[in-house]
Amino acid sequence: MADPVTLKDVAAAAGVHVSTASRALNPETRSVVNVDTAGRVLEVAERLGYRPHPLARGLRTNRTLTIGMVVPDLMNPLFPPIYAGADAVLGDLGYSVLVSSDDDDPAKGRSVVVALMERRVDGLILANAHRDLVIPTRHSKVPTVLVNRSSASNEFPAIVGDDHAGVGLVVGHLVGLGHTAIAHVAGSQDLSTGLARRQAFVEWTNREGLDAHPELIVEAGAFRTEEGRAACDRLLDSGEDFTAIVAANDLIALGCYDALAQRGISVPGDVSVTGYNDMTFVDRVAPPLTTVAVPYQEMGGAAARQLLDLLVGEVGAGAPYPPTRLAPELVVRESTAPPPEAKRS
Amino acid sequence: MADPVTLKDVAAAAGVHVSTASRALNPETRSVVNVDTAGRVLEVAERLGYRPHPLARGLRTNRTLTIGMVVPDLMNPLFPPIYAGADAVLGDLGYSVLVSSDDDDPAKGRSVVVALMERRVDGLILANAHRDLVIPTRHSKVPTVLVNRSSASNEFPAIVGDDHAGVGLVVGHLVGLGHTAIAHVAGSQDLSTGLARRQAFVEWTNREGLDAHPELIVEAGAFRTEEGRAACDRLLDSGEDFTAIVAANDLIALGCYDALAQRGISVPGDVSVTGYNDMTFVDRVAPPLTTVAVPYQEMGGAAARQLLDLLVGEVGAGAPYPPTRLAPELVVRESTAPPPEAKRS
DNA sequence: CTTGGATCTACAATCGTTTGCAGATTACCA
DNA sequence: TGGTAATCTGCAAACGATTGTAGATCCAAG
Repeated sequence: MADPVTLKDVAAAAGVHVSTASRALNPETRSVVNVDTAGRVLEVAERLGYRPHPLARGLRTNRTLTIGMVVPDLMNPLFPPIYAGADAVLGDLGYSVLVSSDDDDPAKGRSVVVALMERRVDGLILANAHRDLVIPTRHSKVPTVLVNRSSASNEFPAIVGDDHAGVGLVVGHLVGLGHTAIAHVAGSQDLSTGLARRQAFVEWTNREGLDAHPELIVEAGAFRTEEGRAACDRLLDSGEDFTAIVAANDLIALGCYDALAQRGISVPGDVSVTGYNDMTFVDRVAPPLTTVAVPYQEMGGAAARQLLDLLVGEVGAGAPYPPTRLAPELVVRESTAPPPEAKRS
Repeated sequence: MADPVTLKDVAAAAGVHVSTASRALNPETRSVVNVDTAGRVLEVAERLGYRPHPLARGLRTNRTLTIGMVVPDLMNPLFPPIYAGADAVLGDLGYSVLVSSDDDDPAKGRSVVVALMERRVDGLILANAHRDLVIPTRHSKVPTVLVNRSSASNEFPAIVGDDHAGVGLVVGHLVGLGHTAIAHVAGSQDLSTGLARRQAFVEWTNREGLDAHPELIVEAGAFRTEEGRAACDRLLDSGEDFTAIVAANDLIALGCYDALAQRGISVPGDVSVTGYNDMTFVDRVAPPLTTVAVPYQEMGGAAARQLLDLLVGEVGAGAPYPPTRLAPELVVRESTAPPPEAKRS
């Protein structure tokens, strides 16, 4: 009962028309109303605890102050920081962020996007992009930015990690330890991260003058432990010689741990392993994983700021947007060591 | 341009008044309109791809189809499953869930709750309750349920884990292994979980006939690794003899790992350690942690259903609600073993 | 005294729905 | 055939804000 204090109430209590009250309350239009009428309205509004009704306001202004965000899976510890980063900057400006998961299924991804659009979100932050991202039609009008993963078309601004640099860090680290035969367990190639890390791997190994024949690269179907284990098994079965594995992410690295352990190959005694992402707790597995830390929270924040630019700016005329890349950091732990003197048998 | 197809458009295209169209579209009122007029309207709406404007609808009906959820920290892997569980059941009914974090700060908690209320959420799911939970005034009208943690007052329905049973499982497990001197590193006592687990610990050890003198119980200030480590240090410094530690949650258990490791005490060789929650990756730490799995996802789902009941039901007349407790499950791993023959020196 | 321009405020339409009510049409029965 | 009930549909008023436009007031200048 005490709650619904409406603009009309404020106007009445201040002895002015509701439109005047509205203008007085809005900083943009406040100048048009007499300064002490405005003061009175402000004071009354404060006293009554007036809060504008977001639906009424949104209906009129056609803005909801809501941003939609879609992630592949909130339970993957990668994404909460992205959300948190975005929410922090958007929250300060009065926006709320509505998250949805799509389980990395493009079809479901499209349907949650339309659901979000039907809710009339003012903008979209997509952390679920596949390389061949396609957005439901009539979407064109909702400002959108990509985060963590970019799409092939560069159709939207994207904030991602600098995978090329990150892979450079681990390759450099391994080479520095003396490794010359390095394998790569790649991730999904229809995700920009999986593709970029693989490309970076071949480029850096070439640049280091290593003999990176293609047999040293295997592909895990997805960024998951089980797939990583299977891929690593194939690598081991191939009979190739190597003393280090660069895994496309931490989960795949853990899969490698499993595959190696089962064959009695010790990490890092026989083979060094590196991950990517520095997920929570990979500092506590055995052995603690050498990996690459990606500033996910800043990434979310940067995406939010980028989106805000789009929101104020004019309709960014579809110009291709080259992705913005955030610098990662090498985290050396105990899963990497110099290669053994003798080759594995 | 193609997007904003309004009810008026549908009505015009179907040759009826907008009010008729509205009634035809709403299953509740459809019976009142002629069956083939209704059919025509439905067909036209489908063809034009009509989508009701949620703000307009909400403004009129005074419902937003939005549920607010507040968690202490989304980056704690406990909470995403709760969210996912709730979102799954609510999403099916057209609700969206808006999450906020309060960093376990009651003051911030209150402010995010009012923010949510100002957004006119239809209901609240609070996963952040402290025992002395107080809700901002005029809140009374927003249906609310607690999840994971209950409050002392039982003022709202709460869906929580059965901590008493869970602690019973680990104590039983340890006793079964032959332990007779068991210590407890408790969590925050102003959280229902911390308190309940501690109480359950004394009750079960008594029931097992163990000599549980109070010195065997120490308190970690918070459910965090660092606090767990510090508390465990105090326990070790006290000179008490024990062969097992029941930690109030997994993070505290990991803190115990650290404290024990530093003194060269082996787990589980010298001391067994148990956790609580079965967080992601505690199966991969060294040694893999024996813990209690709590069905967080179901918990979120149950909370959502409970809330839905509140939403349809009348104003649940403040009757005290005894918490609903979900059964946990013991997960035995390698951090527990029979006690050493000789006592620790 | 009138006119013109500044300043301010009020009126009213609008955003897209839902919904009480009244009017219209049809049909049925006496 | 006339009356009445049953069925349907349209009118218009909300919901709570924003905003273009017109009118009121005041003062100064002609």
